[in-house]
Amino acid sequence: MTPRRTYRREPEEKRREALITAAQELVAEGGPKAATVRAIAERAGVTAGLIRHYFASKEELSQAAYRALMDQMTDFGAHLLDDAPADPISRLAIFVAASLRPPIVDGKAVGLWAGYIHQVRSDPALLAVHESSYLRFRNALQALIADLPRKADATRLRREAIACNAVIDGLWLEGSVLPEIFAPAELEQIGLSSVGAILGLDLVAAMPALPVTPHAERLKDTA
Amino acid sequence: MTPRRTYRREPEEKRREALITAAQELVAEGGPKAATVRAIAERAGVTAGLIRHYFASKEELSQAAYRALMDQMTDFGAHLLDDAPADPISRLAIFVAASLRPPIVDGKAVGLWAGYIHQVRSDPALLAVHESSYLRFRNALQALIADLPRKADATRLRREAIACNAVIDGLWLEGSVLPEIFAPAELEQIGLSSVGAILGLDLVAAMPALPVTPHAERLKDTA
DNA sequence: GCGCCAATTATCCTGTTGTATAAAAGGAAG
DNA sequence: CTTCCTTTTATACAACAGGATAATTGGCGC
Repeated sequence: MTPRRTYRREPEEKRREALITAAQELVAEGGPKAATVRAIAERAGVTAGLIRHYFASKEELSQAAYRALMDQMTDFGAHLLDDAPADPISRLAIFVAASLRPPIVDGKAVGLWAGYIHQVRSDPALLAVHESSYLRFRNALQALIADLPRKADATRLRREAIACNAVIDGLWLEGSVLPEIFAPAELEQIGLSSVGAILGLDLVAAMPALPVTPHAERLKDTA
Repeated sequence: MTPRRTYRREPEEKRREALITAAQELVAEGGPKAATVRAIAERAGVTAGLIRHYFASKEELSQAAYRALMDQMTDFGAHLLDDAPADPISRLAIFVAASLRPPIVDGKAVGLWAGYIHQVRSDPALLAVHESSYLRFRNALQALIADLPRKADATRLRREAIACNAVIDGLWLEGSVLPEIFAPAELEQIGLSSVGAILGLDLVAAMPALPVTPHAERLKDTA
């Protein structure tokens, strides 16, 4: 008669977080199909049945994990500028550069993102999460652009934000998937000069030395 | 005694193509997990066992399907300019605009791409395919940029190609996933003006009316 | 028309998946 | 220390996955 496994009761929030983190890690490491209920449970230090006690289905856990990922990414950008108030141009430069270096540009991060992105098209709930995250990031960018010392009407502002967002997205994607074909700091340089060119100003010159912020360290732990 | 299903023998190449197409369709429609060996076989009009007669494993079929997708995409861009010789600026504008409208910008196409991209990180064979496809597209872009009537050294050329490629990638991705939040033709406009800004010339003005090419129709059928 | 080999089908197999349900035990309240 | 509620474990199950093997049959060479 094998003895029954001992365990500790944990608060609901802690268990949910542990399960979400475990799911994210597994997807990042081995893709969506590596994140089985049993593997997730083992990683989180519980047994498989518990997942269904906190989430109505595995799909619901996946949605929560994707939502958490997108929140982490956008929160990173949002809080980045709290510590570093400066002139509008420098703020924009910091924002762009930070989006193009670790821990944002990172193989595991893009792997995690890729593990969920294919579901976005077929799952309306995930599509809504994706859309709101995309718009949140883009609006943050647009706010930074609007603060620049220039005149620009709403339409132009919107288009510039879409364009700058696209540059960052594209560089993030390829830089994360194919890190070895880019020189160190090359992505940041290209991002700064491109965004600068689109907006008609010199961001490279405006870029100050970026210290490692507490937020960067924090995100690094989870991602 | 149910009678055995009748069948026709087909040349190897035809069967491989049918299986690859079936796999692509299923991934585009319902994600990777919808593309089971049985579903693929049914879509292709054969029974499941035949897959293993043409591919050593299902994974090998997936690799072939991804390779075919990337080839279709890059071939599209490569042959696009065959029919439309013009001045260098117009050629670049046509290339950029065509990359930002259907059938390239398309929900199913991005769904198919997303269905495979997560495997790129964990599968070296797929990573190699991704890298070569990425470089092929970027080099095509760089060649168009090099033909422009300006002076630019190799480093600048490389960086400009990376940047323009990133803009197109980013716009393609978000435009395909979230088509409803962009106005018709807005992506093309933003793409042209952004690439123009990065390169320091006016692509919007240089953009001629783009006729529907035979290649576009051809790709539309498969994708 | 005949034979033969490869293409194709049909069946079986073993593992794994998500989920449902019942039994056990942690731990706060009294 | 006992009670009791809810977290947590344990087990079972039906569905389905990819893969292996054996039995058929299509159609080309002769």
